[in-house]
Amino acid sequence: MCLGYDRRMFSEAELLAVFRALSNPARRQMLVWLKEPMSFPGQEPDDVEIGVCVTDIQQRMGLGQSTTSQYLAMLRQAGLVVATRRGKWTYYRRDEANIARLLETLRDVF
Amino acid sequence: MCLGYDRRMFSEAELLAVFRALSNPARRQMLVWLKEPMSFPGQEPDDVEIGVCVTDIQQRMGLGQSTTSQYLAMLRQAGLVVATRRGKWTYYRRDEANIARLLETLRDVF
DNA sequence: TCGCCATATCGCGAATCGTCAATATGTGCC
DNA sequence: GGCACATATTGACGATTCGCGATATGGCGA
Repeated sequence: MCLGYDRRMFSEAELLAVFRALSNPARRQMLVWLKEPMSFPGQEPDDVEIGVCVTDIQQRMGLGQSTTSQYLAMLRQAGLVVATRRGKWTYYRRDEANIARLLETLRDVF
Repeated sequence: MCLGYDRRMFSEAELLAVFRALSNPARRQMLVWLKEPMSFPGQEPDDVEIGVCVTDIQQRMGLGQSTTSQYLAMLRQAGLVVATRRGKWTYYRRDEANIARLLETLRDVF
């Protein structure tokens, strides 16, 4: 396959969501830490592909459970992470393709 | 000369200022419009190098004078534009070298 | 069905943002 | 000095964000 990824640029509304999401140090930290799922305490090697669950992220961030959940939802709405429900856990991982597309948009626009 | 530009990465505090500055559509629009100084009504060809004055930016943005001045100050503190006082006017232009350095940091960090 | 656990959503007060009008500062001209 | 103009700073106020605890939802096992 290897179709080559989507080259559409981010819309104004999408850029707004992205910059708002990243204008908070805790949310930026989440995104950076998610580059290395195995660096989270309690992370199982089998789950690396699917991501890290909310509780593990919360533990490492030192934020409340509701705050962690909300911040992850913001990152998801900004298209920076994707969520996968498996059983009673929700795993979050970076959306690498979309992040790459974002960086291209930034280079074109700014 | 051609020394090659500074490759230091943006600090956490600098990134915070950048993302906060860019999380507002009006400030992003300013930065984009400043790529083409001659596109501002009233812009003189002789001033292209030094930038665009606050009043011309304000006219085009349709914002209040104080708001325009504040937003430009935020962009300057974020290292995205530089200000030059000449006579009673203050000219703003993009800091292209620093913006390029920012984009490199973003590629490294995210 | 009843709990239990993981996550999401709601509601709150404190802090910050968005934007303006009013005022202050600085600069050139007479 | 004194005025006019360009810009910066301040004060105000509604809107939004930050982060929390409380509560609701959903999935699993007994």
